[in-house]
Amino acid sequence: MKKDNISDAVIRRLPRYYRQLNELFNRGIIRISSHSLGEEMNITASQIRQDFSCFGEFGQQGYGYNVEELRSEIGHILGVDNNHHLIMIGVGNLGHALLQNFPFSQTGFAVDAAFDVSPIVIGTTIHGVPVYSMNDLDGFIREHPVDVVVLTIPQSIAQETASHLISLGIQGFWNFTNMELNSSKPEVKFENIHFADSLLTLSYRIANR
Amino acid sequence: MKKDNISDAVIRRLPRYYRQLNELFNRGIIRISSHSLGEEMNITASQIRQDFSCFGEFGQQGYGYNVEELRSEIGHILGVDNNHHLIMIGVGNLGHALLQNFPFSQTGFAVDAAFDVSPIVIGTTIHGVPVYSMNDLDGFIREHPVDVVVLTIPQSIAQETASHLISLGIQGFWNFTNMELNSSKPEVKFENIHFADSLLTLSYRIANR
DNA sequence: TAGATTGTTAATCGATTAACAATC
DNA sequence: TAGATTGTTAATCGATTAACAATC
Repeated sequence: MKKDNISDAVIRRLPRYYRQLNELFNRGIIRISSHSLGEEMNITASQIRQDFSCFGEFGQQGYGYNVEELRSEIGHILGVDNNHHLIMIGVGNLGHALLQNFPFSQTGFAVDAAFDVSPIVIGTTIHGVPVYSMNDLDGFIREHPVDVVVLTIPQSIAQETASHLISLGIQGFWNFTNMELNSSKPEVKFENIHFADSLLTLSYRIANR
Repeated sequence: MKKDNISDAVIRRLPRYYRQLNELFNRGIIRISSHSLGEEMNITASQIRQDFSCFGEFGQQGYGYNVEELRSEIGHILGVDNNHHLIMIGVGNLGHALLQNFPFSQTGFAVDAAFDVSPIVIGTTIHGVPVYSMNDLDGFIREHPVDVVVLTIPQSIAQETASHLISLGIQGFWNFTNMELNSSKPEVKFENIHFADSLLTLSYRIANR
């Protein structure tokens, strides 16, 4: 039975399911049971069925799940067919790396523009994405739909930039500043990539083996 | 009372505590109670005290915690004073970005070398780190202590590279390949930065607001 | 001392796992 | 049909929160 409140733990497993199902699909696998999927992913069959049942009934008794269908259902739940629009602020090394290597379109995002203060990058095009001056940012946002802003900027200007963007109506942030950002508006979502937290976790685990 | 089995949830909170305590320290704050720390971090005071009590008794009744002392205790638990040694494999855009911007030393890691197949980068030095040919990798590992390998390489060679490194004795991986890597040896630790999973999580949350 | 706050035990809450009737 | 596997309910487990005696 569909659930209203999906826990964070379930949400964080969805991309993993999606990844695994894509792989199964590419391997040409047609159907899979919760049991075999669980074996591949180190998750119990019970949990898999519980997770899916939050969103609907995607399987068939005695058969299991059709890989292609389940993959597209989970993709749909994740919003990969929503054609979300994204811009990037801060085109340093990391911004560059993301623009050139990250498969935004496979994730359902169109990267419409990037912004920076450096004259060296302003006016260039990186992997098809035009880089504009920060001066053009407000105007761009007023004239284009923007669902997510990627923050690849220095910590020192992170919170003020975010606050300004929120005042312009931005509600989604992919935050690479390794800094906690806040908003009083609950509809504003921050997804953080905390490199340092991640490496420190690894440090802990090798130090306490 | 010290605990033996620390849950993953607790471990993942440790870097956040460490980050917050560093900030408090830099702001010149001398002491803090679990209650105020909780307010700043959106964590209950109970949970903070429970978390710390897994590792020892760092506070004082009626006083709270000394910021500098607690910060150094948590840093110690995380292993930031262990002088871990790290090398990077794959010096593309992302590897470059990490070498140039990520504060490895603040996290307790010395970056001793980087390796790549491209003649363009081999022989160069990036932010003080020498880049060697992949041909020199095995020799380097035999002659130097290496605690962690950063994998910033293409997915297609990720698992085989990891397996080879494990056979050479490597037990810690910081994995940027957006791919699940596995080892049969339980002492081998993988810490993953899954960019795509992260962005898909955000996609879900803006799609289901 | 009186007030504050810890460390820890007990209670609650939520997430995971097990079990099983329904059914393909 | 018989076997397999789902979706869901119930049981278990673990993590979070509340309460409080100890004590600085």
